[in-house]
Amino acid sequence: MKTITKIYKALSDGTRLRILNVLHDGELCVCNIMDVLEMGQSKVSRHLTYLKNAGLVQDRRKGVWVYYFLSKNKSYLPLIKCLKELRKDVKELRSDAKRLAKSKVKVECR
Amino acid sequence: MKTITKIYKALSDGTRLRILNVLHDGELCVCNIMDVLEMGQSKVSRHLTYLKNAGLVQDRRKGVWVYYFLSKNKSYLPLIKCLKELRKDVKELRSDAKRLAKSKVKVECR
DNA sequence: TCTATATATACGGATAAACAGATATATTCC
DNA sequence: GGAATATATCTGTTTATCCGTATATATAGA
Repeated sequence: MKTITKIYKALSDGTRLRILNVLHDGELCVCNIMDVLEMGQSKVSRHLTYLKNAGLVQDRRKGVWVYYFLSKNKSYLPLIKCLKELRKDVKELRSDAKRLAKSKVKVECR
Repeated sequence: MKTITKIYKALSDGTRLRILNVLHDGELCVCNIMDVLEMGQSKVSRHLTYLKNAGLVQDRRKGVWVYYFLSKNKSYLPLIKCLKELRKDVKELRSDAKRLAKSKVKVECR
């Protein structure tokens, strides 16, 4: 039961839904997320840790950067599908996705 | 966004998941839920109000009794489906369902 | 080893949730 | 209208969550 409520708790915060939303199109490092969502470092890192503890995201380090991506564990698929549906309805998530698309250009040129 | 996080918040508590679980098989009045889940009246009522505010359940009064049932709003269907899946994995939800099946006899004979 | 950058965590304050117990409201029956 | 029952709400307390700032850790390169 605790495992389940942990997952729903992870989904019950706007910041974390926004993070999951931008991870939908592929992995991002912490500073990418900070840029796209216009949030401070500790806030982003804290929520990523939360999502990781709930099992919703995983990470891999590459040099100084830590890249986060949606969990590949299949048991989360239905939830993640629900989230993708959300994007259609929630204006904030749509505009985050747009901002991500723009910033990708910069990121890839680094 | 607030609507969404409200729904997930509603799902992020063990008591509320247990309530939704027993409502899966049909409507119940508050005292039925109290009996099945072995909880105090104010606790059950409080959480039902919470679920109602989030839109996950609806109620109808019949005399002194207030019956609660899962929302018939179609937009909640995917979530409710996810919940039904949960029952398979979570021991506590399975045993609540059993206790409900037993108590139904009593309830129907009233 | 020293420095710069990226990320994680600790701390303290503000706000929201959860709980049990007490009280209020609503309905039915006499 | 008064009593009995079902349900909802209020109260005070405890616990969890969120945030920004400050600090700690990790890695790469000079």
